[in-house]
Amino acid sequence: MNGFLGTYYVNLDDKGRANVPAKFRSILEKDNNLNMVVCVMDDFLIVFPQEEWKLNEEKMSDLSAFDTTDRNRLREFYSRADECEMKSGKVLVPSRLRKMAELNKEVVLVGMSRTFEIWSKDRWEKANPEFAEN
Amino acid sequence: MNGFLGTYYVNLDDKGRANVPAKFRSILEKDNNLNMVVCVMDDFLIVFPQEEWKLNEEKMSDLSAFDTTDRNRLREFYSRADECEMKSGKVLVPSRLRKMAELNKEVVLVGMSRTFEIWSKDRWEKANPEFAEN
DNA sequence: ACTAATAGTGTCGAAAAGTGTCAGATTTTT
DNA sequence: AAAAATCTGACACTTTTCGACACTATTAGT
Repeated sequence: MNGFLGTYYVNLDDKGRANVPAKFRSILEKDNNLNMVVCVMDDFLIVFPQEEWKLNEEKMSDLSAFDTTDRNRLREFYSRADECEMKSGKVLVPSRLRKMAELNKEVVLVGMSRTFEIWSKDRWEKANPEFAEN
Repeated sequence: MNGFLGTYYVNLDDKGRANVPAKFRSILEKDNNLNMVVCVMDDFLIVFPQEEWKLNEEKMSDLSAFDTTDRNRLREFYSRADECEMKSGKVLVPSRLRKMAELNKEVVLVGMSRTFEIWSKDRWEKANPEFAEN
């Protein structure tokens, strides 16, 4: 309907999986594709549903593989990305990315319409004090 | 019609739902769309009927998800929003937004023509003493 | 190749959050 | 004043979330 919206506090389980909130889940299920690409961005992770990733990739395709600057941007993008899949209503955040984004137990999922982000709770609340609970 | 007008004092029920006053309800029903997007704004919530939300979203459409500044603005917008729907004449205010706007039992609905707002009674009367009862 | 350690997956039950309904109270209309 | 419409609050029910446990797969070391 409106894409990914809102802010959800969730705890990773003992294996680093996040429960996907029902509203997010239904968006992924509607597309009939539970695959995603996760990418480190600054301090947090961006999760692209498969389709959205494809669109982005197309946009990148006009960058030249022979231009150093372009190539650096492409590398920056691809090297920080990884695939993952929603299984049993959960996503396992790839451990390398989990470390890069400093995700511990408490994380925050933030809807961004076509994508959503995963933040460590600490970083999120530092950047957005008005969300801090009590 | 004239859109959402006036001020209504209502109590949330045990699950955080507000009864939608008949006049507001008939506006939503006339559009044949009971979906809304609620968004935290400063101290209160803004409720956008679906159509109205779409218009707002279009205004953001020239922002780039790959520019940090733009992305921050988009995040500010989307992270504070959440969908909700009028069901059985009531709206369930999403719990995180309820907390952020400090809604307890007593709330005030304020018509704003194309949208309406939800205030905690306390904050409303502090900001608008002339409405205080007695 | 075998074993131990680590990483990933499925499932389940209790608790919390969300939903439908309805009878009585209140307000508005006729 | 009676009838109609609306509002209220609670109850029972459904869905979702949470977190742990046990199981499978993969990796690494000997």
